[in-house]
Amino acid sequence: MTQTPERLTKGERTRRRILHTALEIFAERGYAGVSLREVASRAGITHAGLLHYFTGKDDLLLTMMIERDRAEIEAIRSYVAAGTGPSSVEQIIVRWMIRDIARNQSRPDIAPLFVKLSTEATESGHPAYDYFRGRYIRLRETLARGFAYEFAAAEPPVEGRDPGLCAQQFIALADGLQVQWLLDPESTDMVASLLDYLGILGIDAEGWADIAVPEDRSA
Amino acid sequence: MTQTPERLTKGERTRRRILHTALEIFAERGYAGVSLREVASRAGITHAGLLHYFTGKDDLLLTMMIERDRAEIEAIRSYVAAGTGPSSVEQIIVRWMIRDIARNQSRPDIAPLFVKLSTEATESGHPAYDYFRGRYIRLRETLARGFAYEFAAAEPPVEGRDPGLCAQQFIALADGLQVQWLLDPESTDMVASLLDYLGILGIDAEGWADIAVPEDRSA
DNA sequence: GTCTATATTCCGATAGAC
DNA sequence: GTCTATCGGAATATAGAC
Repeated sequence: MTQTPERLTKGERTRRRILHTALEIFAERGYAGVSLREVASRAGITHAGLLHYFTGKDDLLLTMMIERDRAEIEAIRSYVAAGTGPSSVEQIIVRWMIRDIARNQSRPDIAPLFVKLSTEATESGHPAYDYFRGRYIRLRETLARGFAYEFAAAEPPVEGRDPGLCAQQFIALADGLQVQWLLDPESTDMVASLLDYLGILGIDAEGWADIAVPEDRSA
Repeated sequence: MTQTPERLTKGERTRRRILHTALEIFAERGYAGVSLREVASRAGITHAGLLHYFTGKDDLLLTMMIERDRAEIEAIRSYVAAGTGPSSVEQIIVRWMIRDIARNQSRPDIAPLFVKLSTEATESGHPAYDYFRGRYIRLRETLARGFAYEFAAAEPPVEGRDPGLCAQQFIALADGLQVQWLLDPESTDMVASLLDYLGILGIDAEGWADIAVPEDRSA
């Protein structure tokens, strides 16, 4: 399904280059503050050329978000399907998120993007409002199943905690820590803070930031 | 020091009306996506009229943030100074924040403002970057002292927890919950989630959302 | 598939009348 | 203190050449 870059048409390569550039710039400066001209310029074409591939700024944003999500989901599924250990998504999702944040803390990439765009998109009527709403709901559900698994797997098992509430708190913590980290990286160790939270819950998450998962090939 | 509205000059009233309007609009749509013309229009003047009071868009943003902060700080100080109970800021700051979020959850007002602008301001070079950086540092310090107090006052006292780390987590949680709440209010009870977090730490925060504090008169 | 050229709208900011 | 008028620039988007 996923072709190697060498086999792609010139148009498809340009399209991917635009998406990659858009991701970088939106991550740096949000959505409203960025112009198509700037994205096009950094991608090596004019803004009119860019509009050959996307109908407008909104389309570029949503396409980028959706493709990014799909790549991430496929990476998780293929890791699980590889069968080297865990055999379902809920057995790995909490660890995956920890590792994801650890990787982003050492090499900032797309994490700022989601925080900036999600807050910007909270205005109803924003082009990505529905997308983010659905994304948070899905993530919360997946993570809730992950917490239910971790609670049962913990030694001793954790009882009396609501997995859904913990999922909500975990996501909120990850988002909020991102803001503090971007403003003041030296004072904020996101991974340590998240592991500490899991520790409070009764989950021993030692070493979860280092679990080996395949690098995903970004768009 | 603070005059009643009736005694203000016409210019001062206009100035405050502009600040109030700016707060509303920035809270709705962030900074980059808002024009001075729109703020001015909703305040009942032209954008040229607005620029009689502020040197530019950046000035409007920073003045608004700083005055908002000052009003909040003064409200806390005057409550403490009233001497009806707690005699220092650290004895009330955690409860104050809970009540503040409870009030904002029932009557959304300025809470979205800080989440949206702070993420937008994480780009270095943003006009409010330094402001937010300093704000988070100060808030974290104040809240850390608050947690140290609450840990000592808890029954039984909480031991072995780092107040600074808890302050960081509490702020992150509040910010992150705000995003989920704005996207999906029905699924997110911010106050319940924060009280649950305090409960995990060993702090019984029952009823903290209902503590009586004087309404602050907003700008 | 990408360009130039352009239409249209809106931006922040200034000058100066009243 | 607030206005009209306007500047210079940049935005999204379209039309059509190559």
